[in-house]
Amino acid sequence: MEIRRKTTTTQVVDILRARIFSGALQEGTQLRQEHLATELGVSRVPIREALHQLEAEGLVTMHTHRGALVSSLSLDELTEVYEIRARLEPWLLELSLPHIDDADFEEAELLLTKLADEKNNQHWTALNWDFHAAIYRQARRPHTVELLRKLYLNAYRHFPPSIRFAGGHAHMHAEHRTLLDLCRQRDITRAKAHLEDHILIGSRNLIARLRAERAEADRSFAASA
Amino acid sequence: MEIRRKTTTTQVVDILRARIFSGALQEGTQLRQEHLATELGVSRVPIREALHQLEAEGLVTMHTHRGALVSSLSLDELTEVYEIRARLEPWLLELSLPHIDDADFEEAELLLTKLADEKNNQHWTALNWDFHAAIYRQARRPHTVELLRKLYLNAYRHFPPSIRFAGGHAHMHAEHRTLLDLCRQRDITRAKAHLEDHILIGSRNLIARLRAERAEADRSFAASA
DNA sequence: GCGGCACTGATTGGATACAAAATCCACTTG
DNA sequence: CAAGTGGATTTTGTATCCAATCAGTGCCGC
Repeated sequence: MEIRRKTTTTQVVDILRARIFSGALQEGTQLRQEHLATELGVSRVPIREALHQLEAEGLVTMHTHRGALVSSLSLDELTEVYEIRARLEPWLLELSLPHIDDADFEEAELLLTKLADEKNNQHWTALNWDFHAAIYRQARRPHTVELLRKLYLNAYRHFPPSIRFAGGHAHMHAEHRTLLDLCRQRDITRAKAHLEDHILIGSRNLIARLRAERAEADRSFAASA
Repeated sequence: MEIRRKTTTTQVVDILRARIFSGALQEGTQLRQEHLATELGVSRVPIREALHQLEAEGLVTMHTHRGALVSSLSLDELTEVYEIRARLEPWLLELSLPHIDDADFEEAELLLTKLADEKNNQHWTALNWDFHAAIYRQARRPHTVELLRKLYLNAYRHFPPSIRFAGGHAHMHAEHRTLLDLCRQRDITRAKAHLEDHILIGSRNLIARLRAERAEADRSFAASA
């Protein structure tokens, strides 16, 4: 197996990525090289290498000679991400479902119960994806799943907890429960349809709330200017 | 509009990316920092920043303390890329087709004629994507198209011209011609099916040839060892 | 012969210092 | 008050030094 010894740069990348995904660094936050360097106790060289890497990952945008910002996706971009997920994930489920065995279902159940009483937003987000990924595993498309994971995480960080859970944990859990039950019944057609709705309808609610929140922010910005 | 003044790092990224896509730098090639620095007349810092960026883009893999290599996709990864394209591109076409107007068709025709007598592989690859992108434009999913473009380019560089055109330019052109004609007839169903076949069947041929070539390379490597 | 072992040379990874370029902002000046 | 000026700040790039690591080499004992 591939063993990658940790260099300072990769550690910086991991730290910053975790902070961005966790919301500790919100979109639009300035990332000053000197500040990060002193805070993390390293020189500016690995910081700069890390920023370039994160830029290529889409988590950071660099404006030459003006610094790096935590990037933010437009509402259009977010919409497209969810449309892509809605196109690919039901397809993965269709490929996977015939080969899912009891062990896979056990794992999915376990993740579902963990998800039910997970209050930490960051953990919840990761667990939520793990649940999805678990039922796609038997599709044997690891790189496709990995691509979707990145899209999922990069989209989700834009929704503050207030928006993310506006529908209530209970409703979320019910949807997952239904999905898993349909899988257990090997009802491919309905499982696919339910998953597609889960993604699309859920995203529409999220994005509508985010649109309202951003409009509100713009108004108060205009008022203060 | 956003004007990005060119920093040395971004120029290095552009140069290396172009070389990788063009095949001037083939998969597995070692990228030595000092060598690149002296060749391009810059210091090692921007080289390293560029390498980290290209690594995040998936064009380069860095092995700590051993240097960077031009990355290569496995046959499985290539297969998955084409499956993703086959899932998303017909869908984009479906969204786009009802809104395609004469100007769009004109542009597609122009690209098709350019494609017909383009012998330069690099240009052909770019033009080929431009043709695809042109018929997806009215889907108004620019970020999705951009994602697919990256996947397309990153996959295509793995096929040497001998493989890429093994089916003959004429056959390629005929397929594109048929696709465009189906679009002109607004026959969404058949256009989608044709596009999906174009992607999937084409990829199967390419990948089968690449598998044979890699197996051959492995054999001769084993023989020489 | 053959598997370890230390030494060596080359390369990457990182720190530091400094210079150059570009942005921002406050201030002056006409 | 518009326009431009100049300095402070930050990023960008270079140069230099050093540590860590890896690949290869040859020696050694068996």
